[in-house]
Amino acid sequence: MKPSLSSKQVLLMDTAELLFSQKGFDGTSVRDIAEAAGINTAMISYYFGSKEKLMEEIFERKSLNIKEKVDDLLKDNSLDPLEKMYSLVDVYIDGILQRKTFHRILLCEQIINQNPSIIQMLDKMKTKNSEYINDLIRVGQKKGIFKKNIDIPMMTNTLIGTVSHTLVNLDFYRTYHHMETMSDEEFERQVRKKLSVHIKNIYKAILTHES
Amino acid sequence: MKPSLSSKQVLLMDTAELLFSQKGFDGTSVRDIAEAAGINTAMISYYFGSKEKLMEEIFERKSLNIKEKVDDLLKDNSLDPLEKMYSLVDVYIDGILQRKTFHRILLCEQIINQNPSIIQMLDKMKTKNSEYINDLIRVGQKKGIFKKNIDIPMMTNTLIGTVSHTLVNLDFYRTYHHMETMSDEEFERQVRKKLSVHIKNIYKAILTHES
Amino acid sequence: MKPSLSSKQVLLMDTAELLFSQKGFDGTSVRDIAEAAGINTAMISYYFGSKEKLMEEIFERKSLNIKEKVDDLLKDNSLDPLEKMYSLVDVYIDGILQRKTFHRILLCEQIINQNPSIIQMLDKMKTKNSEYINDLIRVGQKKGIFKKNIDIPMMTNTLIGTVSHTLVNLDFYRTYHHMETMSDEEFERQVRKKLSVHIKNIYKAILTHES
Amino acid sequence: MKPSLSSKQVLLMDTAELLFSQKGFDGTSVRDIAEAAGINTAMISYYFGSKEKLMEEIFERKSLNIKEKVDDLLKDNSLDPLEKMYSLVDVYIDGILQRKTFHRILLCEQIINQNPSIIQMLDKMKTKNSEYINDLIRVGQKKGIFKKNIDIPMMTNTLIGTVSHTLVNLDFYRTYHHMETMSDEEFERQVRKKLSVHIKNIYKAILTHES
DNA sequence: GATGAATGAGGGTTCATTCAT
DNA sequence: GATGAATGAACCCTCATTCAT
Repeated sequence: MKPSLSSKQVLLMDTAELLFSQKGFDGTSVRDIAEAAGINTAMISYYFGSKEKLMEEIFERKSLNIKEKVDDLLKDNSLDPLEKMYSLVDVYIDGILQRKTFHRILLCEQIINQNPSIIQMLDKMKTKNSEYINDLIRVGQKKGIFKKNIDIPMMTNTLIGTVSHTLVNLDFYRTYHHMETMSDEEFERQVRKKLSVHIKNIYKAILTHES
Repeated sequence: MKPSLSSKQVLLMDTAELLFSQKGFDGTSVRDIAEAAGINTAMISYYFGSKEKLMEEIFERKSLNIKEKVDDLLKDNSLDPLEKMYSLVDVYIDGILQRKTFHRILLCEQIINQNPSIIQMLDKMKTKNSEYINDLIRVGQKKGIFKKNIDIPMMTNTLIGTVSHTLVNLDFYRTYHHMETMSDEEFERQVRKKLSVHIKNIYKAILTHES
Repeated sequence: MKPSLSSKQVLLMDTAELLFSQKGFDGTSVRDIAEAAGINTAMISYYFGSKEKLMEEIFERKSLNIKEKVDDLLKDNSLDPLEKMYSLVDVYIDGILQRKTFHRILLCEQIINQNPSIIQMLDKMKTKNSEYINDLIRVGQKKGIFKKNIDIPMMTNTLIGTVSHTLVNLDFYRTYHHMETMSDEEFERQVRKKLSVHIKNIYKAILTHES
Repeated sequence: MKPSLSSKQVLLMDTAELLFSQKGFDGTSVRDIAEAAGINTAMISYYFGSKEKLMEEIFERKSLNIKEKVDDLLKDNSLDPLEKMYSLVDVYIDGILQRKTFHRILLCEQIINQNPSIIQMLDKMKTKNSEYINDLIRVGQKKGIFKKNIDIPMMTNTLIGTVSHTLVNLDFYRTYHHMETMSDEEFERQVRKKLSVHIKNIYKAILTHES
């Protein structure tokens, strides 16, 4: 069991998360973080051991684990397989949009991070989440509702890729649709809805025999 | 007209592109680049002015401009609107996969880069490419083949997002499908095909009234 | 109120002052200074922010302010105007000779320095000191002891110029007058006396109606 | 006999002289000079051997040699000793004001320059010029017109020091006397006249028994 | 004779981290 | 437990000069 974090540690992690998401890991100095948090620079090494370990801590805290959700869905008899997939789509959309800041870090660090413990953490997460989705899809296939030969990673790529690319280009999306005057909250709600409908349509088209 | 690049300049740009894609811009030092290229460190400033300008040069060289392709498609009478969109999908897939290294840089720098001239370059590209796609879709709408109310940026997000996320998780995809023994070329050909079919299916489902 | 300087800061400033006076600002590297002081190179940026700011600090510390002295002289009823000017001459001579090292820097940087905050500092000093001398001279003029139409900046140019040029050519002066065997202290005392008598004679001739 | 200089060499020397006088020797890069002159950077090493040798060349070209003038004065029977000294004063004032740019360099390099050949050049010049002045003064002393015990270097210090300090503070002098609207030429003419009268007064007071 | 390309050395500064307190 | 001072390493860049042409 992890020891609980002090308020200064949480503040440092929140500050670091924001700065990492804006300037990248290498583009953010521990001084930047400490100054923005109003905390002594030495505290980062002191609390977390190193800048790298601070990043690991952030990853551990924010990793999206869908296990519980999928377990619930598998047991739930009130939903048909497609509805279960829809529910999973929303879990991902919400999970990413609620972790906007962290997800931006994730998108970069997936590519450039050399930290072995983060690489491993991400690999494990990908594998597990694929398995869970696999479980969910197989049920639909057994019931004859879903097609055979579903390329699960490709489904996931479309789901996460679409949400990620939307997230990265949020400003462009807002400008394109002339939603600049809208409140941030309202804008985000609409994007969330748009994404949900859009991806569910895609999933329906790909998973089912409908057409 | 740009002056043509010397072989050393090209070598530096290629080396820098690779290292930036692996370690990020801030994670790559000019010494790293120069050493990997076997060229004196000072040459980077000498040739490009600065590390930042080197990055800009890489961006300018590798920016994907779809204008010509779209122009050709608009004039082409032998293809129906959906086939034209299919062709555009392949342009994007090929463009990204052929620029794998650069596209990894793009994915990161879109998020963390502060360089104004790169930000501007990307913004202009996004706007233009959206316009071109818009032109293509409107033709299909006028002909009654495409639905009204297509969210073009969302379509693009799915196209680019899916390809990007696939690219970033190529290794995972290979392992998942047990394609490790396959040659790199063959694997890439298959991924390319998979992506093409997958996204075209999506585009068909979203754009047309079929179902 | 300025925070008091640590011993290392003082050591760095003293070392820098000496090296700047010998090799100029641009001819002295921060590594030179740090090595000569036996202190880590990074400390210069750490303590002063930059090499330039270190220079500014030196200027602030050593700026010659004659305000107090002039105020005292103005109030002093025991001295006639010429004696007051004599006293001011000695203030300048002593001020410069006691700051030999710094004054050599000043002579160069007045010409080549581009640092705006130093330029401003010097301008302010020149203006103020001119005003003080002006006050002193006007009293003598009102009493009819000094001539009208005294060109105050020209008087100052002769005072400071003579002392400066003597300072720069100290070695030549010593050799010329065969004072090489004299102790440094004794030589300086004699130079000081020579300068004092020499300039007072000049001031007397220029200021009064005597001849 | 020196080989005559090509027009490019002269241009480089003039450009270097100006830049050295503004930014100092170490503050001016060969690139600065070459670019300002519109000549290839390599030409400085090519023509002069090095940046240092270029500086030496400038010093040789601009050194003020008063030998001829003093010889003429010694022979001239139409002038009394004081008039001869007056004439010498004007030689110095004109020599310095006509070499304003170079003299600014001289003032700095006298202090910080480490170049042995320049140090030697300056030392020789100082010694010679002192001898010439000495010759001139001894004539006046023999005739009983000048005082005994004249401190010749100190006289020179006042002469050169006053002119130098005036030169360095030209702008301040102009502002102080509200001569900003005057043309540069007219201002310089007035300063020259002021200096001439001022220093001649001083010389008269110091050299003669008048009072 | 003249030059653009190229270089090793060194410039000032910032970095993440450590250590004495 | 917490911190300000301090550090060696590395950062990007510019320097004067050289060399092949």
